[in-house]
Amino acid sequence: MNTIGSRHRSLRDETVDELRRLILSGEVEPGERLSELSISERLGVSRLPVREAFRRLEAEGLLKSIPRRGVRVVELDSHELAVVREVRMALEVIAVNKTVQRNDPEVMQALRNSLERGRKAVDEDDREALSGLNEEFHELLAEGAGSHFLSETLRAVRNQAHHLVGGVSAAVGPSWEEHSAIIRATVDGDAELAAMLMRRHLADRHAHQGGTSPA
Amino acid sequence: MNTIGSRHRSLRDETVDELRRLILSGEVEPGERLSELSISERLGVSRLPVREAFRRLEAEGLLKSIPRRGVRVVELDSHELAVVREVRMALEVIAVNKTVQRNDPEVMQALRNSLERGRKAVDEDDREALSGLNEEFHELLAEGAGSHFLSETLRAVRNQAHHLVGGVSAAVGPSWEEHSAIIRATVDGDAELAAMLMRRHLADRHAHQGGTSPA
DNA sequence: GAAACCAGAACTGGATACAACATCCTGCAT
DNA sequence: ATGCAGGATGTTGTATCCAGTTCTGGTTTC
Repeated sequence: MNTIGSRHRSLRDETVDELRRLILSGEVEPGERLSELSISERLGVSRLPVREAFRRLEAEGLLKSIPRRGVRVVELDSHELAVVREVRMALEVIAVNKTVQRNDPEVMQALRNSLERGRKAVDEDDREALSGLNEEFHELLAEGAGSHFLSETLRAVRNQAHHLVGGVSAAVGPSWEEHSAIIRATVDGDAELAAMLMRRHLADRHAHQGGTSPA
Repeated sequence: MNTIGSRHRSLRDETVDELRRLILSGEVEPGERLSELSISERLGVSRLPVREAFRRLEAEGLLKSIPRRGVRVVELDSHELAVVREVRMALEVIAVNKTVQRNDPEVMQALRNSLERGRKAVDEDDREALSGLNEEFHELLAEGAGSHFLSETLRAVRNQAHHLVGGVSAAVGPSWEEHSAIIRATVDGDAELAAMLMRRHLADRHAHQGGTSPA
């Protein structure tokens, strides 16, 4: 019962992706202890790729390893959450700035394209397409900065943020408007405006989702 | 006799540290390809810890893995370098802000203590001690923010920055003055000043070290 | 009945052996 | 020289094995 496809990419990478998905989707809960054996059986691979995946996700901050006691899914407290959000905001702003600065024609074309598809999706009230576009949005901006390092770091930070607000949060509805505004500013070359909108965008999301409610 | 003192650390962690040192010190060069076997022989461990270390350092961005062709030490171009520096600056500023904000007595005491030792080291012209203090400086501020996530991310970013300016750069002499100014602002609770000094500090270092020199 | 204790199961950390394959490299034939 | 066959090397993944540690459940003791 091979859970992962038979022969695509390296098993290691598949394992990393699948395990990351399990964590982010909440199928394995924060604080839960993961054993090499159970995961390897669950994913239908041997222990070694699982061990390698553990190291990778440990470095990404999704798992924490305790010597001789294996790994567990991290739980972040509210202070950690605040830091993650602040870091994310800083990095997203850097990304959007760099994107404007580089002004890569290919990226700009992709952004305009995304904008157009967004307009259409709004007209047709295609919520699924919008959800995909929202995913694509941050992906494009990270990539647009032209830095592998920044993309990877941002992905890790986003995963942290996403993880601790409770997995698959559905509140993606009202954000396309903000996204499209940021994209417009970006393709217009107005870095300052784009950065400001990005900051407000992230601040809004935080206010909606996590709040500053320490009981 | 620290918390993890008595029990010897895992071979895996030793391997990660040693391999990281090899990379940052330049003993293995950027672009160089590393084979599991050669590293395992060089470090006197089996291939398994090496493989896990590869995954870890890959996630940290010091190694890049190419399917079926193993890993090689990353080389960053000047654009990547600029991004790394910008990210570092943003994160260091967040760290110093959070440190002031938390105002942890223990951390503040450690900072004051560091300040005092720095003064003494300057008086006695103890360059070695100063070098250690400069290391300690960033370490303390990252830790002071009270976020494991931020410390780890910052360490990775610093390694990137350190790595690509050519390993063991010796130019740590004139920076204690700036460091101590930042510490003073921090213990005084002046986050704005501390952040500003931090920004200038990093900008200065970059101007000194990084020029736009290709080879 | 609850706490302390202890044997054994389960698990991690590490080392090998081995198979399957992809890539690199070398030498031979053209 | 050129190109290619085929071996050498290296990565990737599986399967075992083992030592040491932690966890678990049952038994003994107070």
